[in-house]
Amino acid sequence: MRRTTAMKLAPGRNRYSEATRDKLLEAAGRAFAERGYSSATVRDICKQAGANVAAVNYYFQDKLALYTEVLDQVARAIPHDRMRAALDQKASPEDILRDFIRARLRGLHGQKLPDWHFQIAAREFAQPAPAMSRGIDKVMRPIYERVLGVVGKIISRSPDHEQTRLCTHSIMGQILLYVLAGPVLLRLWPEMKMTPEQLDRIADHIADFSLAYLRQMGSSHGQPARIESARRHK
Amino acid sequence: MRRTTAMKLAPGRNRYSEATRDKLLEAAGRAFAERGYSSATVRDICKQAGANVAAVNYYFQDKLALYTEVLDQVARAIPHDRMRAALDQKASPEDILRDFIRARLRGLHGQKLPDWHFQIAAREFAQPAPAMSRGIDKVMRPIYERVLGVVGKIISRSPDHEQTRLCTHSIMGQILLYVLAGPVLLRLWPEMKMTPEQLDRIADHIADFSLAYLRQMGSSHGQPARIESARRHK
DNA sequence: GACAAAATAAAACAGTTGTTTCAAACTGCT
DNA sequence: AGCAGTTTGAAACAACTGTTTTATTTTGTC
Repeated sequence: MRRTTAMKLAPGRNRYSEATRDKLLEAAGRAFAERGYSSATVRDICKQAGANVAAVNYYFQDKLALYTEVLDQVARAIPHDRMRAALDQKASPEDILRDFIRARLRGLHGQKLPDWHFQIAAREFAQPAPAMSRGIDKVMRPIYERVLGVVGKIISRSPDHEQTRLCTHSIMGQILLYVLAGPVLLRLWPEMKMTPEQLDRIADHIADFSLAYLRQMGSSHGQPARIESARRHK
Repeated sequence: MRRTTAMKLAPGRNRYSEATRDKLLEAAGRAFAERGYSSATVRDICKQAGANVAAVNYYFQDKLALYTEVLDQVARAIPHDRMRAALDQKASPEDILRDFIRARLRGLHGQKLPDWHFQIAAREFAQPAPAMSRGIDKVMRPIYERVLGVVGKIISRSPDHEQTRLCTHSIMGQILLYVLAGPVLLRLWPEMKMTPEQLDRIADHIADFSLAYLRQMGSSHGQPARIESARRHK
C-alpha cells in the first residue's frame, strides 16, 4: 500500500514516478468529458491509460476522488490563461471587456488546452456534481467579480448593483452559449467553423452587442434602465 | 407478450389501459432529468411509477427507447407552450421579441409545466446523446428560425445574414444562461430568487439589453456593424 | 547485491445494472 | 361464465460496476 506506512497523507510529490498517475488523469479527463461521470468506467479509463484496474484506487482513493481531481485540474487551467491577463491589463474598461471576451472565445479553438475541459465544464453547469460546488467558488467567482467590476465601471454603478449583475450575466450568457452549446450551435449553423478568425469576429460582435447597452447606461447616470417605454402587460 | 402475436408493431393506441405507460413516462422524465441517462436506473423509475421492473421492457423495448420517447415528449411539449404563442402574435417585432424572452424565462419557475423539461434539454445541450441529434432539429430549429426572422426584421436584414445569426445567438445566450446555469448562478448570486417577478425583471433586462443594439443596427441600414471604432489588435 | 518501500498485475469480491422468463392476475367480449 | 389476449408479478439471468485482496515485480538507497 501506498498511503498506509510512512506517508499517511502525501498528496504532493513523491520521489517515485507518478507517470501513470498523470496518464490516468488525462485518460479520466477525456473519458468523463465524453461519457459523463457515471457512464465512464474505471476499467476503460485504466485501459486507456495503459494501467491496471486497481490503479485508480491506488493513486486516488475513489472514482469520485479521481473526478474531483479532474475538476480541480480543469479549474486550475482555465482562469490563469488569457482571461486573467485581459482583466489585469491597464486600459479602459471597454477595452478590457473586449479583450476578456476575445480571450475566452479564443480558448474554444483548442489551440493549447484540451477541449474536453469545456465539455466537463458544460456538464457541471447543467448539473453541478457533489464535488463541484467548491469549484464554482474557486474558478467562477474571482472572474465573475472582476467582470462585475469592469461592467460596473462602464455603467457607473457599484459592482453589486442589480443592474451591474444583470449586465454581467448578459455578457456571460453570450459567451457561454458558444462554450457550452458548441455541438448544438454547429447543427443549427453548419457554416460556423470555429476558426480563430471567426471566433474573433464572434467575440467582437459580443463586445459591440453588449457595449451598445452599457454605454447607453453609462451616459444616463441615475436614470432608469429602460429607454423607450417597455411594454408591460399581463 | 404484447408485440408478438396479432399486433407486431402497434406503437399507437391500444384498447387497453395505457395508464402505467404514462406513469412510466412521467417518472422516467423526472429521473432522467435529475440523474441523467446512465445514472437513472430502470428499477428506480419503475418503483416511482408504481410498476414492476419488467414494465419498462414491456411497454418500451429498451431503456434507450424509453429515453428516446421522453426526449420526443420534451420536444413536443416545449414549443407549443408559451414561446409559440409569443412568436405567433400579431405585434411589432420588438414586442414579439420581448414576449418571447418572457415566455421562455417564465418557464423556469415551474409554475405549470414540469420543469425537468429544461433540465433534460440542458443535458442534451452539453452533450447531445445518441438519440438527440434528431431532437435538435425538431425542437430547436423551428424556434431558432422563427427568432432569426424576428431579429432580422428588427435589424432590417435577411434571416440568414451573419449579423442576424450573431444577434440571435446573443439573445439565446442570455436566456440560456438562466436556463442552463441556474444552480451555478444561484451560487454566485444568492439573492436571485427566481420568483415570477424577478424572472420578469430579468426578461425585461434581456430585452432592453438586446434591443439597444438591435435598434441601433436597424436604423443604420447597410452600414457596418461597429459604431465606435473597435480596437483591433494582435 | 540486499532490503524495504512502492508500484503493478491478476483474480476475486459484492453489489447493481438492464433484461428475460414464466406463471399468475386481469381485461373486454361473446 | 368462459376464454383469448393483455397486463402484471416475482424471480432469476448474465453482464458489468467499483473496489479489495493477494502476490509479484520494480524502484531507490545503503
